[in-house]
Amino acid sequence: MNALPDEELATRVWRGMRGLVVDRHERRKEVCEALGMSFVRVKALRLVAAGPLTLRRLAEQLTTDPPYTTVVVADLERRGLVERAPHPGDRRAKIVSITPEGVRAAELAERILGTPPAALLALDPADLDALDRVITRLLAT
Amino acid sequence: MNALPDEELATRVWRGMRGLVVDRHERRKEVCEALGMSFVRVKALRLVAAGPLTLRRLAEQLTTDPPYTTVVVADLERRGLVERAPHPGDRRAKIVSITPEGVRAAELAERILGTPPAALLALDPADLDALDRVITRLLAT
DNA sequence: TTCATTAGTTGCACTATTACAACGGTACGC
DNA sequence: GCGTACCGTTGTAATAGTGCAACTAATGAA
Repeated sequence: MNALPDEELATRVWRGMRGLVVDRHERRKEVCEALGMSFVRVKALRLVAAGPLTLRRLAEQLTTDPPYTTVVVADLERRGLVERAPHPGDRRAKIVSITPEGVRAAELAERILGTPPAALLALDPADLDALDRVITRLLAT
Repeated sequence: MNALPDEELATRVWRGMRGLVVDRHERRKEVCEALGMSFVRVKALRLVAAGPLTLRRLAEQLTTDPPYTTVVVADLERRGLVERAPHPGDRRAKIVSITPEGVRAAELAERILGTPPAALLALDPADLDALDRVITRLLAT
């Protein structure tokens, strides 16, 4: 309950990061337009691109239910970006994996989403380095 | 075209920040559930809470078209969270402003969205300080 | 005044999202 | 083998988001 200075500072930092990423440099629409699909599909595509996974696991990562995940995957499959294969060890399950064309689409998405804003590029090298060090540490958690 | 080390570093930092904010600690669902409304409405509410603005301007900030903005504002008004008043200088325009109840709802949203993740709270004070310094600089741009 | 422009609104159409029920096929403990 | 639990799918339905056309009211320039 006691708002220690550190907690306040962390809050300020968090809101700042959120402001930069979400409020100022949201690229959802851009990437959706570029790939010609809704954002859930982009998200699913990127998850599959990161490595094959079962449909249920994909549903969890998308925080949607299995039925809708089926719809999304079916759509991506129709586009030739992913494919479904039976799970070797469990014939109930299916493995969703990326196709070569899917890799290209996912790379495009990454390129759009991953391009740093001008302010970051213009940052003092020392600051950028400090940022990199701390962010890396945070991600390691 | 030439990928300077700094540009690569900026890209890595940006992707890291995005990963933290968007991929790991997305709070959209949480805040939508808490306020009982869709995310566009939350976004609109927060924008109005930041200061009264014309409906057109709100539409721009939401990156939606005026018709849908009307729908969203009408819904927020029905909930008693915002109100529409004629623009003093331009009788075509309307000013959307927050109500006391809207302020409370917006504060709840801010509290949910603005709560830093555990990893950030657990960060070394020196790192947190460095982060704060650079983020602040970035936001000043 | 006239006319093009702008702000907001209403209505319509279409797609996307989300949840829920139910089903067939499979796995696994008993 | 049996029953239970699980995986993916289909179907249904409700809500949300998006774009477009058309309309009213008001502005402002020629």
